[in-house]
Amino acid sequence: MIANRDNPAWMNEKMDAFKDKCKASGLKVTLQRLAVYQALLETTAHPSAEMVCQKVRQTFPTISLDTVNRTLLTLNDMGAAFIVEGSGDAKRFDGNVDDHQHFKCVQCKRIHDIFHEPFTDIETPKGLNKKFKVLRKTVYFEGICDECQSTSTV
Amino acid sequence: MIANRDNPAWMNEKMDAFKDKCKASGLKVTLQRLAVYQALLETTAHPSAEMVCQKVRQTFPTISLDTVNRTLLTLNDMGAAFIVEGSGDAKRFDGNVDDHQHFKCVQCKRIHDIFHEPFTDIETPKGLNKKFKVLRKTVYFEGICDECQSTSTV
DNA sequence: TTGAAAATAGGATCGATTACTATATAGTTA
DNA sequence: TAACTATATAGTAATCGATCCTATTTTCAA
Repeated sequence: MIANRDNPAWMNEKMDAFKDKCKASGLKVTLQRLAVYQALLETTAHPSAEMVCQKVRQTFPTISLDTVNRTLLTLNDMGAAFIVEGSGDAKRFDGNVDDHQHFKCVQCKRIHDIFHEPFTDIETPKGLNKKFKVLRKTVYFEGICDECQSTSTV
Repeated sequence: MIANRDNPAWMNEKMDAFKDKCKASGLKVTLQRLAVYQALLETTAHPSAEMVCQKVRQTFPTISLDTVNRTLLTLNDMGAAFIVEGSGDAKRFDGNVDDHQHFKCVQCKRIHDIFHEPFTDIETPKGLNKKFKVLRKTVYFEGICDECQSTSTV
């Protein structure tokens, strides 16, 4: 199945897998939970809780920000999504749990996906694995994006 | 000069270099600014603004949190320090601008330094360099630290 | 269908960060 | 050395993100 957000079949498959994952984790399958996960799946913008809330409210006007936020944290805990690494701004979430890397613009805070083979599944230093339980590892880039470069006064 | 926080000569050298850097950046050398930078230099705990403020107040009781925070952001802008990457918690700062990596415990939020040669100055994908201005790149690890593993109920 | 556990809405609260403004200081100039 | 000016600071207020609390609702299993 091709990972295509515009492909209804792909989306259905992802949603079904998510329902199973909820049940396997002992979590109830609620409309809110499904809506939040789907909103996250439909974008590559690495949205904040606030942004996800805006989007979900288009189809689910009564959902609260707290629910969205709690649900996103739950997704992170169950491994269906994760909190994107960044430098101390509001939490940003990613529904794509496949190994990839991020570039974050320090000006506009936008986060861009990077897919660079050599960085896939990099080795964990032996000493580190012995001492700590490593759950996630990634290569992280930071700088100024193309748009901010062209609009800023350089 | 050996990078040793207990070595007064090393500290002096760093402080002098910092003063020069301030002048070169057109920034005034104030007691507060020096105190904040020194507090950051003296630790490897990657403190938050609040933690730095506590420390500086031991020798500078009247300094405000806002000043500490603003100063830390200034240090980040001038390249004398930087905001440590992490997953959406309070900003953490690092006065060691030499190339190194971090492991963050998702439970206690502590950040540990990693020095692993193969990760030093990793290549930037060509396409990325063309499109964006990359200012920082690092390998980032996340998981549960040794202390949290032993104290938690697993 | 019904009951118990889990989840949600909405408001309150908490903490981190930033904004505002009057005052103080650094560093330059006369 | 004194004075001037741009910059920095202190203190408070405001903002924003995240979380907590509790009554109500919903899921899901018996």
